[in-house]
Amino acid sequence: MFDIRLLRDDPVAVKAAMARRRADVDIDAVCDIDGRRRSAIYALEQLRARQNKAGEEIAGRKRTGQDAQDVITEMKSIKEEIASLEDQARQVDDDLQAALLALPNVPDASVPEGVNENDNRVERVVGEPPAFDFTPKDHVEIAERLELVDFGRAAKISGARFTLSLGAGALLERALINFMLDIHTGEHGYNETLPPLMVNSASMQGTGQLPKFSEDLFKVENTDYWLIPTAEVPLTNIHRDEILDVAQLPLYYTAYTPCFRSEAGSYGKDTRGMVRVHQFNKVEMVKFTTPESSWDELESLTANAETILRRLGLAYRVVSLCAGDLGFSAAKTYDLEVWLPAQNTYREISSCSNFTDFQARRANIRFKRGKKPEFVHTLNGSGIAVGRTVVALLENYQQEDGSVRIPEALQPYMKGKTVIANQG
RNA sequence: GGAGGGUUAGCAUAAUUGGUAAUGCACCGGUCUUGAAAACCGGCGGCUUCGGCCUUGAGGGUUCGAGUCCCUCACCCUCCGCCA
Repeated sequence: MFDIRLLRDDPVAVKAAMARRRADVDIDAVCDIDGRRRSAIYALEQLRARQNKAGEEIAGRKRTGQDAQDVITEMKSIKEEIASLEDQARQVDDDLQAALLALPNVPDASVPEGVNENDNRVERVVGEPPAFDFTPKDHVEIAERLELVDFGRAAKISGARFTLSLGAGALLERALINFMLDIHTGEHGYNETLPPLMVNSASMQGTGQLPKFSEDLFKVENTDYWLIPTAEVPLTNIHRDEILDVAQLPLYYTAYTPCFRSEAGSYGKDTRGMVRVHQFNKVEMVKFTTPESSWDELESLTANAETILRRLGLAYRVVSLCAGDLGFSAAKTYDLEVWLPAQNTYREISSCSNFTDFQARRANIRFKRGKKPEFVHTLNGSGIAVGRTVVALLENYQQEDGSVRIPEALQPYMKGKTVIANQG
């Protein structure tokens, strides 16, 4: 939720922030609604004060056995006035809420200028892409030849953009999930959770998916349940409408969950394979922090995600999203992009963001250290996308005979296997 | 799915026939003390144009006035049914 005070105090700065994002929003209109709301509420409160005074008068007279009919008659007419003012106030308040919910977060000063992903800034490049003395195959060909994934039958069972992992392919996903969770819980201090995969509308609004982005989500018919597009939603909403003690902060949570995305608007993009699917597995990390520590926490969160890629020996780079490419709720985002030999490029495998107090305002997540409760800062990052990690492993560790080596760190999770070869 | 009971501040508990939310614990500040405890005093939800206004799970309704009466919904507990 956008802080209305920022708007009242410095509308020029807010306009500049929205321009950096290329957000199409009318800040003057929002300021105007805010002004009308405040005067409507003031008028309403004046009337209510009279009504409360009259109520005391009536109660006092009745207690002493006097007649109060004249005051009651007067209050009957005020009642109608109040009702009409209440309607006005409610209308303008709804308008303001809707306007504020539609405003994206303010980008941090360190976020690079730019319009789209071409303007993202490469922060660092880690590891060497592997050199092949043969032409590397893409993950679809590798997976099908090794019978790790059956795309045809997945389409029969469900439809396009679904996967059916089998045998060593299914084991590989399970191994990666356990590998990632063990590192985040054992070494990085995250609390393991297994959250609901369906959440209500209030939770979706709390993290910013609703009301603007419902077309990206799957809704369960005849209910108020939505399938989560990321574990960020249930994890961040763990503390919705709560006041935490400052001593509890920072709080770290991690979870493995399937994620469900409609991928509306991506027709024709990544139609092949398991890079862009309606259901994929992901390990997610979420942090609740004090405002002053959230920027350091973003760096360590990103480092936690990088640890997974390093242990698996995958080459990657870290990019800072430019203002125009930033997600709705984020103040700053680092994407981790893993090297994919068959595409001869880096592809997103993790996204780590600081949402500052934006989600905390929407979800009403506060902490107390003085007299007044303050909003926490929330952060989250993929730690990391499991399906795309499978893609990266298959492509980077493939051998000329079609088999795939298993990185050493993962072997204990793969029943000691060192290589996935054709079982036939 | 059916029946019954419940939801009041961080926690716990009150509120005559409807009359405008009381109290305890915890917590914070102060007095006292070498320090602490105890005791005592004050504070202890949000907003405010500092006049006030709002706050009893959510939203409606009746009423001059609703924690209280009526309706819808959410969640929790007990039992029955169904079920991995």
